[in-house]
Amino acid sequence: MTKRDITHTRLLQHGLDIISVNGFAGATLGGLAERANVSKSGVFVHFGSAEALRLELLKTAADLARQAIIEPAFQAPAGLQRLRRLFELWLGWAPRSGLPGGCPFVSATAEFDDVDGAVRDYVVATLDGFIGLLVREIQEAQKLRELRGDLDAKNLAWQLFGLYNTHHTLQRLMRDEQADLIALQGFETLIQASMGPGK
Amino acid sequence: MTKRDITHTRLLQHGLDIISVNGFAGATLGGLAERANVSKSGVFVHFGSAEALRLELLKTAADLARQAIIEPAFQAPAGLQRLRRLFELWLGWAPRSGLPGGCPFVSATAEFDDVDGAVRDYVVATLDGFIGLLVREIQEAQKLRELRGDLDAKNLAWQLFGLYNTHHTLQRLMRDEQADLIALQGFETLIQASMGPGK
DNA sequence: GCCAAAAATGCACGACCGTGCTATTTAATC
DNA sequence: GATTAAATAGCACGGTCGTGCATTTTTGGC
Repeated sequence: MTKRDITHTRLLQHGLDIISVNGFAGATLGGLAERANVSKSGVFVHFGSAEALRLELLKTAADLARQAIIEPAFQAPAGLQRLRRLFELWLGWAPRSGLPGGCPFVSATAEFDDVDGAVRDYVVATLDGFIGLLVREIQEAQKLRELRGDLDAKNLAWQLFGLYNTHHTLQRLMRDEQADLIALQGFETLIQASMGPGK
Repeated sequence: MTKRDITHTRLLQHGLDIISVNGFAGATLGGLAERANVSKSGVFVHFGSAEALRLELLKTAADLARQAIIEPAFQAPAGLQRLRRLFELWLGWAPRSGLPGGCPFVSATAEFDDVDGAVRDYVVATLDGFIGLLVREIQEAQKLRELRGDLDAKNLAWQLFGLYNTHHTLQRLMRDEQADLIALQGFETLIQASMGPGK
């Protein structure tokens, strides 16, 4: 591992901290340089542009999320068990991965949903991929007769996305101690409504 | 209505447009000045500081939301009917109020959830008030035996908050034409699960 | 229509933004 | 350990940020 990679990795880590607390708009070259005790041009040469820095930070966040959520969840058996594990690991993955603030993808979604560009495209693709993962697991659970066959998998997946946002807002904005409880109960409510004998 | 108020109102309207598309970080004095064809110092003297501008924009957004959601919804009879009306009017209230982009409160939540200050406090208070409104309506529906008496009103209210976020992301980030459909179906799913005979 | 008050402008300021280029330091290779 | 290449620092640039103040324009009351 060359010197370059070491510094590069350290810059990315500090950059993620900034994004987690201050969002992507707060991830500036100068600010990152100061926090990492590097010169501003030193940071610049590592990424080529501010836009590239933000994009790379987002990709790093996606890697972190994969490690924190998807990889461990896939040790559970396919179907409802894995779906539940995915949801549980989804909640609070950011602090569990060492980030000091909120989820970078929640920030990115809000900041770029009306701003075209490479960052937006990457957010869309990543979210699309993750929702697709949930959908496939729901469909697997349907095949296994753990969930009703007539329900809309995409629908349920996006309900879970909503619950994730609920949890995030309760946790970080409202500082509500019941955040975990409400999100997990919400999950069970949805699953209960999706079991039973079918219509 | 004095000249000052006229300009002030115009500035707020343009400011809301900026926030809706670029978030609060994008609402700068210079940018607002250019858009409104006013000098930068002209904008400054109207608000006193950039922080005050953002706070006032947020309050204006809250007023807009009240007019677009709460006022019309309260013409429906209390209980489940009013709750459904509240939810329906909640979805897409921003474009319906003339805003060109997303919901200012979604932006504010993401941008300020880890940043202390007056803006954060106002977001917390406003969201708290709105959730409280939902909770009271749910409880009213419980009294009227439209919803099960044993369910947790706060829980359901936050489920609806999640659905609102789902709708917002589907609409603006994913540009999914099924956004309305999925959100409304989600509402009915939750209500169905909250009716029935009680445990 | 005049005149005081109000509103908006012009200009300047220090700070920070992103981006280049050159110089210097540091690391890897023989 | 000397040499070469890689990595970082220093510095300068135009642009925008928020903020102040003096000046000019506009407005409203008489």
